Amino acid sequence: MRYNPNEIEARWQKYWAENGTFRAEDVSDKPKYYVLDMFPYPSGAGLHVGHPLGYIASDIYARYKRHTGFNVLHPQGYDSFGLPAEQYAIQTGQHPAITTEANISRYRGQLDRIGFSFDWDREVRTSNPEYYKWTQWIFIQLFNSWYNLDTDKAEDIATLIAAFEADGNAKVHAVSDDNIAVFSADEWKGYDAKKQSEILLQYRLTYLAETEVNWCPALGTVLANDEIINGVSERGGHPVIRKKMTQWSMRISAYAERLLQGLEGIDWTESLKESQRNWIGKSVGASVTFKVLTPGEAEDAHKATKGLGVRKFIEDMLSEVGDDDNRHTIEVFTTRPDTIFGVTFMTLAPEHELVAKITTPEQKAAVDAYVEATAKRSERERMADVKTISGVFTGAYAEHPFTKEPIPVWIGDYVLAGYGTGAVMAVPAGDQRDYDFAKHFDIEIKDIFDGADISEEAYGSKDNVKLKNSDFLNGFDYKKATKKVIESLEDLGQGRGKTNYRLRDAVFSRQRYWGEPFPVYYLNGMPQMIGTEHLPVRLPDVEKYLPTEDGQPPLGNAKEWGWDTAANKVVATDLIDNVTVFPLELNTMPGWAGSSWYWLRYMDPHNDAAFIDPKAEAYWQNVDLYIGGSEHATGHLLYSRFWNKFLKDRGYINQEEPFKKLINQGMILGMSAFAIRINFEGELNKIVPPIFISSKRYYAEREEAHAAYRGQVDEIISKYTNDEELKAAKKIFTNVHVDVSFVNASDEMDIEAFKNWRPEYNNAIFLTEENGKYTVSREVEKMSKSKYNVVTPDDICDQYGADTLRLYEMFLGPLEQAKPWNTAGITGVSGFLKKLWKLYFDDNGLIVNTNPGSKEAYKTLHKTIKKVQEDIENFSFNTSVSSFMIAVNELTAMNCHERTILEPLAILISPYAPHIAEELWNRLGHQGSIAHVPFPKFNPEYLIESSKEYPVSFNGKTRFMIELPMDMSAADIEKAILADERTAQQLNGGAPKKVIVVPGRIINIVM
RNA sequence: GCGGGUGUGGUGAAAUUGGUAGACACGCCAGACUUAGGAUCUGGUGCCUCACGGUGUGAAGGUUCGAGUCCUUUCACCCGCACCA
Repeated sequence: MRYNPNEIEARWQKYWAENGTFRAEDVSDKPKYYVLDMFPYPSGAGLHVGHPLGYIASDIYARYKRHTGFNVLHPQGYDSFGLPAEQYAIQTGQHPAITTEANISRYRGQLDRIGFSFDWDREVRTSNPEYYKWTQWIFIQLFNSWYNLDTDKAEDIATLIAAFEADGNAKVHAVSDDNIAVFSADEWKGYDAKKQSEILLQYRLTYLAETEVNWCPALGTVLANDEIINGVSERGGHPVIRKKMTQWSMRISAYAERLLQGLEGIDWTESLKESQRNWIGKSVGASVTFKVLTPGEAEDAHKATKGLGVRKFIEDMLSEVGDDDNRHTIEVFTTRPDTIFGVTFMTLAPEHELVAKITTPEQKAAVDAYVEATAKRSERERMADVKTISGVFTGAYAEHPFTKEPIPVWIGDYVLAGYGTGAVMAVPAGDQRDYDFAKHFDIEIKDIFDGADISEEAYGSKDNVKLKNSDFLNGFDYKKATKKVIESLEDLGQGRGKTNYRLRDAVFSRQRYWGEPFPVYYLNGMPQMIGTEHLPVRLPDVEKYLPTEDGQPPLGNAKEWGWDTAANKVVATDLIDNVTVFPLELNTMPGWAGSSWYWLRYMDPHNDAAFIDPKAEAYWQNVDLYIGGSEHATGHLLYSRFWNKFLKDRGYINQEEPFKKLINQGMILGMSAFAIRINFEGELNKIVPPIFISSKRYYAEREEAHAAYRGQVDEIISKYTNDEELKAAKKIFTNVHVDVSFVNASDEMDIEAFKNWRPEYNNAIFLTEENGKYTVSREVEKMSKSKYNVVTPDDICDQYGADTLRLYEMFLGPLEQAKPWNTAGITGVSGFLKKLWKLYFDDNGLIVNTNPGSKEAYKTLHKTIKKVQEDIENFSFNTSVSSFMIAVNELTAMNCHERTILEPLAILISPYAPHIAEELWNRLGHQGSIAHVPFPKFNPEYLIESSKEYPVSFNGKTRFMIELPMDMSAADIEKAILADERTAQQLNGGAPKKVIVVPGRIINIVM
């Protein structure tokens, strides 16, 4: 009987589907284990061999956990809202739902062929109304919540309203918009409904606000920070500009500290945690307020700096003028408040709102020009151009909080509007950028560090340095000075300790069609939530998927997009009267909305009454093992943690973190193939058919003056022209991508296939090697259709079977490492499965006998059990494939066909190669699936050796082996080894200085 | 610049955590069988050397009886963040 993977695999896949073999039990006495893959976006291109890598790893783990007695939840679904389906709709008019459906069935077909143990009964699709109903529901919960800093969690908005009614907002410690006016309880009660709504919006966890957003004109939508890479859109690489728009935002900043702290307790890779820490960007320092001198004061101060004692002048002036409440102030954030006496100027971001207010008439022209020039530059240009120092003096001065000296206020684009307060106190002695700026514009540099030389470059270190020229901070180190200066600033009422986060609130509106509609309508311009009992608000049909002519999002095209508050349903847009029928929100939610809670839905996917039953949540808790790509480090994985924490705060779930352990699988890269084409300069190229030279010959002959290929080329040219001038045209070599399916494992190309591939090559001429073969050159690139290097899992399954694909993907190397796909090695894995099969069958059928297994066979079996179990638990899947190979090699050599050995072996291998394992298990006489059969138990007794072959080394170099009893004592080993004649030979008459014996390991003799 | 990571044969990679470096597999070489094939089987294969032997984990140094593994210095490459005050 031959091993026929295609037949076996199809049969078992059918069996699993029909018998619900991998259905997770809702109620179980078994311990639970939740293994999750990042669900795919079903793109039109289908799966290539890189996609299943993580799925195979998680599947092995899930199957292993079933064998070891766990009730395993291993679901799969689709992140099915998204841009490509919408782009396709814009081009073709086909509804994205249809495109998505077609893509999903293709994906499903491909996934099924690989033999994953997914519980498909629990499939979720983010674009299904039954699913996004709950995404809308969560959005409403966020809207109805605020973040209370006193309890450090999200609470119902009702508790905030109650607080306002009792005491106003002065005592409320909440995460909110900046600069909220203080009001009393009475004032609150006196506000009309609209005013109250406006105020509450400033506190809600999802809120509507005019904010500066990243607008991508090419995509016609706003983007979140994590959707922008190097100043261009992640999708498509289009430019992104800053624009003020009214948009929904998520107050993720409320969770900055908890998102940071939560990283401590979860088992993620350090690099991933570091990415999130970086993104959250916590910095501890102080907020300091500088008073801006009035233009008159500044004028005087300016004069004063040229003559009189400035300090005295200002003091006199201030005592005269008194403190004015209407005075402008500049608030800065600094991580180095201790360096405050080194401040010699301040810099505002050009976009800072004070710029227009404080600029003096003399400086206005220069400042305006600078602001305008900065605004014109794209985000990207500004980021790329870090070296150029630019800025303008505003003419204004601020007052140093302690010395009362005037400090010139500059603007410069090295200060970012989006970070901190958009203003810095510049300390040239302590900061490289401030130093560079000061040098460039010839501003004073004040030396405040004892013993440090600042004439060469700025001094940045804060450790082991004492302050000088710093008044009451003189002689203090960084730590002491920071504490002291914050106290002093607080006394002055001009500063306080502050922690700043880089993490910004996330924009939640997208001007797209194919996303979740908001459950929101507008009354008097204020957003109103639709009652949760009326969800889902279904995505309406539109005729066009493009924005409307007046620039509204695509939903502006919908004919049925008004909310009837009497009937509580969506009605015709025409009926909007703003009395009972109101306009619905035209934006849709971003791609990450649906993926920010999907792991919870798998626990209870069909529940129509709640997004999750508390009982299901109590049992499944959270994801034990999550496998997916590292590209989601600061997007999906941060938003998911945010929503999870929020849902916990509001009592809907119990876990603080959604994903306990997370592994990033490495990317599988493509091995592009290239044919080397000989082109000619000028006209000749049009006359002569395409000529390709074998890569082997090209590299072998290119250095040789009289290379054979030159003669061949000349010969070809002569057939097409006699024009000597044309004939002398310069050769240009170019690489032409060859579809990798035309190339075999030895890099030889099927010339006919290549010719037939594209019409322009069907008369091409090939300069082959002597044996007539044409070799391509190879290069590692990202796997992509446009590079013709895509290998699909289907190809591999057709040729070798799914079990071979699974084993080979694991065998390629460590899971987390990026690696090129190279089909060359797959024959090894394929051969291994054939060999495994031959332990059980010969040409005539089953050859398994009931004889007792030999000692060696048991040893091999248990060695393998131990190794494979350790490997799975360490996610070292590549090495367990090796162990299987070793085991099969050894058992083959022993001629082992004993059931006592081969039965456990089948179980052992079933997580990796489930189809062949099922087949072997059933051929051995068992009924039903192997999937829940207990994993073989490792028994160390089988590995006990009576003797050990010791390597004997002299000065650390191994010279010979000696077999000695395992239980021999170190002293006896030493005696035995010194008595050995080979030792005497090595010592060559000398005496050993020392003999080191590590029983069971090595013997080392020092000469 | 900051942070994370990786350097081992012709190739993908192992190495029980300080104990025989290169397991396993591809490739290559030699051979067997053969219905001549990209099947199967056997043996070999880090490098230098006919051999004895020497040498070898990016480089240099150190600790140790013993280092791919620990320490110091250094080089190269990859990834993430990046004018973050």
